[in-house]
Amino acid sequence: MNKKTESRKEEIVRVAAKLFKEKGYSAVTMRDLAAAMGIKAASLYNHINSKQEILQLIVIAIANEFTSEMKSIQSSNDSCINKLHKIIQLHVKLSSQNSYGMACLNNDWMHLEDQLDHYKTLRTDYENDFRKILEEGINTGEIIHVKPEIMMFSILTTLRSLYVWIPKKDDINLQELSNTLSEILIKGINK
Amino acid sequence: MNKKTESRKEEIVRVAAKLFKEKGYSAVTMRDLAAAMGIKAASLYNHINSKQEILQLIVIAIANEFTSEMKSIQSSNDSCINKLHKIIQLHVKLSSQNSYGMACLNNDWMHLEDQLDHYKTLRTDYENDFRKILEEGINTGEIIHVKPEIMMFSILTTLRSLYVWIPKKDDINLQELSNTLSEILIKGINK
DNA sequence: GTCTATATTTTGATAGAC
DNA sequence: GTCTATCAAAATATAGAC
Repeated sequence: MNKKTESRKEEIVRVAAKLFKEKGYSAVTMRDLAAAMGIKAASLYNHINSKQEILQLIVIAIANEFTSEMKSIQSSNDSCINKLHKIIQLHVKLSSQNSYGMACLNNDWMHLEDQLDHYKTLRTDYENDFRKILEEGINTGEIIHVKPEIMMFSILTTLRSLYVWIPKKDDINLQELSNTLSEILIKGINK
Repeated sequence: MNKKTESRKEEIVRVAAKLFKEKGYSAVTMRDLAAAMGIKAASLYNHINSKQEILQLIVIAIANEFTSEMKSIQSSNDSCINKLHKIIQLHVKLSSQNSYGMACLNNDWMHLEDQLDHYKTLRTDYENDFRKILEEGINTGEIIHVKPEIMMFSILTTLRSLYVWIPKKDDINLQELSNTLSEILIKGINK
């Protein structure tokens, strides 16, 4: 969204995500957030109902994006290896678009209250879809036969940590990063 | 250390690490910790000086272990690939020995106060040593020629996230886990 | 839409009895 | 070594003026 059309509420959520990434949800106070916005804490409540609402807006929006895109990848006719390439591209895209939000998703989801169960469901579904792609690749012979659980863990934790690393390297072309990651994660590093 | 010889202070640190893993340092109160110990919050202060001291004891101890072991690996005569195998084993070992502490190290280091700079130095040194091993492997032709930074990121984030995953899978033989991880991280998953 | 003022709860930490 | 009682600071959130 264009910054000129960004609402005050959206601005609060964006600034909050940045602070949450640096110190974590619990360690950021409404006064910290207000100071970063250049207003007083009480003024925040004219736009949002609670600190908890901010966290929900950040986390659930991204989780829904992952869910939606995974369903699209899953229903395509690509080979398993190509589905994995697409998943890698998805994580690179969302991590570069919103590295602050990705940090919240990864580190602060457990501080969700009402939406905690909903988030857990989305996350488990995503992992199940990922695992199914690996299992199918093993069955068709595209992928080596090691425990899909360990393979998924290895790949997914790398992708989930991209937010730590992408903002430091914004000079790198994102397509190149996706390609290099695909090479490392899928082909390995052994010569 | 044997539980029978575990001091009350060590017990507090151990229980705190478990709570910190679940909710993060900032979200755990001294009252939470006291309740988990079966005593009142005020009683904790007979054994420790502050909440901050607990965090320091958890994080710095593990960081020192990583530093010490990395120096040992670095000074060995192993090939670069074998040095990587040893690093993987090191992370599996420390993550299985103390998954709660590893979670703190990864998620709560930024809440260190006096020891923050010291921790950052240890972490940067570790990453530099790791990168040097990869660069040497590229030079000698043992390892494919991709940016060592991306390769290190990919491997290290997987290893740093082991704590999430190991306690769920304690039925898995740790040597087998090290071997499978080595296979995935070094040889890749492509057939 | 932001402010001041304030209510209410929670926090880390201390003092002193037992 | 643990307790009760308590402090001082900091937290989320609300009310009402401008």
